[in-house]
Amino acid sequence: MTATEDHIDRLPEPALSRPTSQAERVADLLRTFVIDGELAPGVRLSEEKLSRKYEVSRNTLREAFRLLGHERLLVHHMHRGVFVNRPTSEDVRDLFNARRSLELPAVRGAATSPADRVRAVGSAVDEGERARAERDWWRMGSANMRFHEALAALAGSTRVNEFMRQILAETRLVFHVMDAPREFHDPYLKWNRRIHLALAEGDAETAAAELTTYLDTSERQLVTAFVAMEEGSRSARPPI
Amino acid sequence: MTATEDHIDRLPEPALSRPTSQAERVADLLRTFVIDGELAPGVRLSEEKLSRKYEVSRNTLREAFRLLGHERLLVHHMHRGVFVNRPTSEDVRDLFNARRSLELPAVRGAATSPADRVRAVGSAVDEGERARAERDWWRMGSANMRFHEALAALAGSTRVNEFMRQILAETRLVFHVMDAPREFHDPYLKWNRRIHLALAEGDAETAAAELTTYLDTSERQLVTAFVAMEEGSRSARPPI
DNA sequence: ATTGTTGGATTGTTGAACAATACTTCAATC
DNA sequence: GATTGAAGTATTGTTCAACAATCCAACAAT
Repeated sequence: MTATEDHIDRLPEPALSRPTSQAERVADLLRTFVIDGELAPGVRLSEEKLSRKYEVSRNTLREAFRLLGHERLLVHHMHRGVFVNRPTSEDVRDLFNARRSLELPAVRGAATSPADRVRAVGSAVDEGERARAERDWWRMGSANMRFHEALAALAGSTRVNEFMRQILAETRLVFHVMDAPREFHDPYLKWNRRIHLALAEGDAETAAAELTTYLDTSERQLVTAFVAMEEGSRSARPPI
Repeated sequence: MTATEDHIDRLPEPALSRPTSQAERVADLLRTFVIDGELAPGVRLSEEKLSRKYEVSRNTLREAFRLLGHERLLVHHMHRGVFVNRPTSEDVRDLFNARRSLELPAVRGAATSPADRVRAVGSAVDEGERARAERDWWRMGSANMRFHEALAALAGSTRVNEFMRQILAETRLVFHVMDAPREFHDPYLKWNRRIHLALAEGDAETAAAELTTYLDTSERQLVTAFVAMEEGSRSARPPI
């Protein structure tokens, strides 16, 4: 009796993926579409067409919309429908401010965080370099996201991790508004490597300094490109 | 022509509160109930009863559930329903880690943030002291939350602000699990005052140091109380 | 060119229906 | 006596059809 109980206690934690609802499945699907850019920013998602295509009722589809709306991947306009979020230059600034708030203190406190979390940062860099070698630009971008996710994870809060994932997902939308996945990610790989190196050597301040300039230049680059684009397409595109 | 256009440009931004959907209204209602403790942690929210009580269909109610589930105020169990989230001691730790990540760097960077944001911190303290004078313990708790919200807002990111609001809303649940609104908030008022004073004087490091000890002691106090409670009610309460 | 008006399309919301699942109860078994 | 097994019940998961509310585009009127 007690023997079996002990065995049960030793069993792996409830890592068994719980059965997910239809709404969550559809939300997962749409999320990847949005993040991967298959659904471009600004596109409207018709309830009727999507419910027919994915064979779910309009009601469950709407549940999925609510989930993704809360993640800022979709925006809901009353009586007009849901659209893939199209970030503005103001959003870009806010996103980078949020990243500064999350990533910099996490890096500064890296000395007190477990070694495997620092290793996770390193493996993200490795993955990025592998992707670069294979000229897989999209995977390179994903690895870059993973890198910054790993940086925020140094803080050790699951809630912060989730928030960071959202921030990065929304950042991907920024890259989709202007489409330049390769040119924007390429020069940052070496930077990531340097940041990880400093972290591994326990020099958190250097890592933080590098990260600061990284974020600053990246933001400046994006914002200028964005503002130019916004000027160009003023009233050219429909003002969703 | 151009004259009228100019006038229009000068008009206040679209601060006009958009018409909200039924689902959002219900979500707002339920949110206040959960935060105010009228719906205790662990309570199950019956779709049938709630839809009848608030005169909305089950479908729109479920949309509201999705919204609140994403805010971690409700938890959704497949085929079992939604429950008011009941945080564990592990959640308490995670919440405080998240707050450390958000509040401390915001305070440290207070020198570069606008003066009105620092004033907002001060007015939250004022409000807390007024509430204390009137022995309105609940409002005192709210003011304390506002205080920390204002601290995080020093960072100047709307996304961080919203995240912080969620974190604090969830923290209220922690206070509801054990119910001691007065004793827990009372000693912290003086602390808040000191933190704001240091901020107003431009001494960000002192403010950060005070905040650190504040968070540490608050967390320790809550966690110990929590663990004791969890030990006591092991398998007494149904393991939702 | 601006301002009404109208009709069509889409969303917002409802109510009922049925399927799928979890919980409860109670009998059967070791 | 505790565990297992088998209904039965209650609740959620999901769909569907319907209608109201609203937006939008096209056209008419000024």
